[in-house]
Amino acid sequence: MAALRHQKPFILFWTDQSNKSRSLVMARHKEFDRETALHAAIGVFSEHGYEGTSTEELLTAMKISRQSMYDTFGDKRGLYLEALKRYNVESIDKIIADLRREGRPIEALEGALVAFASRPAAEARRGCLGVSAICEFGRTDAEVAALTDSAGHALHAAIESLLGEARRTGDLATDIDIADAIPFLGAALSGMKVSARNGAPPATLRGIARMAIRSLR
Amino acid sequence: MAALRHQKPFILFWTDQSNKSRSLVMARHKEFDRETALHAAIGVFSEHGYEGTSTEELLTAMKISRQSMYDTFGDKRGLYLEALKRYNVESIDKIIADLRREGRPIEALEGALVAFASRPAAEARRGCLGVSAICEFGRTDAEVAALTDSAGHALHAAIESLLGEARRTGDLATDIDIADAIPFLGAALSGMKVSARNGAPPATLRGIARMAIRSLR
DNA sequence: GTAATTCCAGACTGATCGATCCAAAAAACA
DNA sequence: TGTTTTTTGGATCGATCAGTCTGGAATTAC
Repeated sequence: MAALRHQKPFILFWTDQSNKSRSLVMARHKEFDRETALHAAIGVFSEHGYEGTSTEELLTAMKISRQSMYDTFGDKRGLYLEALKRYNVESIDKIIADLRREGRPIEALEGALVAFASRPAAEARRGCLGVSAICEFGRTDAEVAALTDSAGHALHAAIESLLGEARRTGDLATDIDIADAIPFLGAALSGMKVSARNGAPPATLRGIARMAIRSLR
Repeated sequence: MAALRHQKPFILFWTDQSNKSRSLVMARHKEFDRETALHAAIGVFSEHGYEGTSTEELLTAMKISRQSMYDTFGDKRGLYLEALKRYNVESIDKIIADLRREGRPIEALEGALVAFASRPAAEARRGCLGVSAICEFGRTDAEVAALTDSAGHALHAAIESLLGEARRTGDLATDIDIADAIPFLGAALSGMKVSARNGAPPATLRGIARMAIRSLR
């Protein structure tokens, strides 16, 4: 079923920590798709949070055995951290890609937010694992906080670049402090995610996106 | 320690469901303060979510015995629902009270958001139990969703009233659809709560609040 | 004093938790 | 074929979970 994939060196070294022999002459390949399994885990964690998810649920969704999960991801927490990291990276990459679509910076920002608002309802309802992690752990878990910060910095840098360009082209209102606008846009995105999780339809989310962009003009 | 309180009729009837006799002639009064215990539970649930909170943690924070908790709130879920309801009511009441402070509607909105942003960092860091409930349960739990909706409707009604007034006085930009502005302000509030939970200082939150209000002018 | 009720501390239960271990089948490659 | 590794399924572990129960002290009204 799952495509056959060769192990990356990183994985081999990791596995070698628990296995003594390093003779890689003959062995069975990893059969399940690590990416697919990880995305299944992202789905379950997004729906029920870390504490609300049991390993049984994870194994069922990931369609792998107990042993495979522990061999591949270490433990439940290791799986969660990797799922959160992957989710954050993909989520931010998608938004940054949308930000580079349009020519004019403000239009690009609006386009990216509107595109986010227009996601299929089923996907939006599942919620954002990044926001879920913030709400569940706050700043108390150092590793989770580091992942959150890493994603936040990447997003803020992309927005800052665009706002700087908007300032140069005169598209950004002169009385706006970019240092205020950056966290505002981040908060707007978080607010949209919470609203989506609470059942707001795409049309409502698009309205939120347009109102947020309005404050830049 | 805790002030002595007389039981409300509601509590008596509830207790009577489990106890056969209804002779209320002689009995010991409830000793601990129900409100205080509930607020302690709100604090713990806010910090760790529903699934991440154990009954032991709750009892320690509430400073009551196991039996008292089960007698008074039924079970963990009952306690959670009551804590969430209380939190939502008090949270919305506080904001609505702030909304009635200023004379001009837009200034009132800004004042309420800035006041919310200026809460003590310790309180803001603890997070919002309402947002936590949305993230943890989404729309899957009917009773939780009902409590969330109830609070949302009250907030939206208050904002709608103020925006309508702003429209009449000409303080609201004419090209703004109030139906868009209401969920936007709600999302802005949610976004501020997530940002606060993630460690954003009051100054940053105030910047977000001002940017949000900017879009109304 | 007596009955009724609340309080606390702690024992206890059955279920579920995350995690480990084992055995056997399957697959890869020499 | 033989060796090595992955895979699965299930057994099993100790810990913790929510919730119940008991016993005894405290507090109230009669």
